[in-house]
Amino acid sequence: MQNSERGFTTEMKEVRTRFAPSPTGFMHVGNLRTALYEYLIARSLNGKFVLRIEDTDRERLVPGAENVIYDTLKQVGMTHDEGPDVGGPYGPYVQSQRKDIYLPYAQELVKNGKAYYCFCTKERLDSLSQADAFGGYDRHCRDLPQEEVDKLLQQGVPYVIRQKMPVTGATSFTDAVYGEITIENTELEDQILIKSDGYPTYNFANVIDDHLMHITHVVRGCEYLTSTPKYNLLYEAFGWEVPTYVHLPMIMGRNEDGSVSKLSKRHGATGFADLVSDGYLPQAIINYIALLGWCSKDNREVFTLQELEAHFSIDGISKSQSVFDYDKLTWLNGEYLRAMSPEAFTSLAMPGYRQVFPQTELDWALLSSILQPRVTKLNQIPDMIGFFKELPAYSAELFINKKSKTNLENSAVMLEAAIPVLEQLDTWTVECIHDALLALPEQLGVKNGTLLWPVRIAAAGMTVTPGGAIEILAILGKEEALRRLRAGLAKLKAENKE
RNA sequence: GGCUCGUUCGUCAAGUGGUUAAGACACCGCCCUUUCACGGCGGGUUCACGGGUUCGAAUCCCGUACGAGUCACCA
Repeated sequence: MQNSERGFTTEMKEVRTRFAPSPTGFMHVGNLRTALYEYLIARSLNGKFVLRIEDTDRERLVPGAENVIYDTLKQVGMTHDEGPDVGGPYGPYVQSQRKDIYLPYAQELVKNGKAYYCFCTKERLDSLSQADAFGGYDRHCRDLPQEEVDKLLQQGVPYVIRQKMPVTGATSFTDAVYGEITIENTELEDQILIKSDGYPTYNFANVIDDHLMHITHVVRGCEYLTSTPKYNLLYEAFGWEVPTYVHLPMIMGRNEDGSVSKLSKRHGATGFADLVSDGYLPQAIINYIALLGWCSKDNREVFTLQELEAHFSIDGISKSQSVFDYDKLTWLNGEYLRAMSPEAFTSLAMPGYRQVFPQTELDWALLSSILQPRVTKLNQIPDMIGFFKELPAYSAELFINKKSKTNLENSAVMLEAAIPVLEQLDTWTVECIHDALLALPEQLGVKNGTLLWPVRIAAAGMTVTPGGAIEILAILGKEEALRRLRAGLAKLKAENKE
């Protein structure tokens, strides 16, 4: 190779990370965060981000599930430099298409005495684990005589290939997040490398592929922390360079009793697609999960993906698990919604609008102007605007409001004053309604709220509404607005008579 | 149970021997105001516990407790 000719190569090796999901058809936010950090490490270090599909578990294959992975990455804007769909120099990028690569490597290990054939039956293994709840494989086949092995192989007895772990000593490695980790070798089981169906196990395929794909930073959840020595022993057995490990703290969910456990369905939406259909924006989701377990040097919290690429660094990753906080995600989502252009907001909100008004045309821009500062999740929209379509049945009690100094009597007076003024309006716009209505309180000697409270109640039938009385009247249109006001007045009169 | 890791406000977190222990979300109060929201201002005995080391410890060491992970022909 050219490299050796240069003698001393001081140039930095290109950073390469990989996202290696299994196509299960579901993108858990924990997985997404792992992908995000892998992506950010690569981008922040001018490296490459590769996508590899790990489908070696043939029993759990979900057809078409790969698309969920592509769609998710696309929606959040994480682009991969290499992968099944875009190709690259180290393909194929789907493990099932690499099936034939692994066995020779395992056989090489067998030849070098680092691995061995194991012919144990499922039944024998099961009886083993029953005998001792926390036992492991008893290394029954580890020292089978060669001729015995050859015989069984020849007979076609099913086998697996297991890694031969050292029985004494300890294995240490340094993790970029957790520091130095040491595990006694006696803790390490002779793990299976090649399954009896000929496919490699996840652990084995991972090491082979990461090496073949020149991955420099192995980023994954910290559930792999204690099995990392097994990986390193494999790298060493092959004489390969061990990558930098970046283990990530777990994302937890809060249980009803206050305890925490690994984030799962019972805590709420945990899939990217679920969050999106709950009304969260992909950018907000990404921004939020970036913050779960990582903190910027300057403590900033709101970041676009591009900004994250510039700010991310491994030493900002935390060691301790964090609880997924839907409240904060919701807040962040609201920030994104508010930061949008009115047009962008309207087009995002339109499905919600159409859910309530499939045919009708409204002043969408005006509707958006009152909704945009208030919506924190897109799926709140239908509920928020339902009253425009149909006036809810409401109690006259709603007209009574201490702060606005309204009661059943003066509310009737206010509506009685407002209705004729509004009837005379030729142009039904926020501005005209505003001017017409706000001339009244002064004439009547009351504060604005005293007039506007009953108007809003009559127009909306609810105490809490997006927007004020004037906007609501404008959106309703003159005819419907006046109909509601008159109905409100009638209600008050009926009430006052009693 | 063995092993590994972790523990700063309810939550996310800054902090690397000397700070009045930041900030954000949530919560509460006030202001703004046409309700709500937005925005502004303010509020809360937060360093798990116990021992050390040190003039001085959230920061270093040891133990305890609690939490999590792991111990598959799953990934």
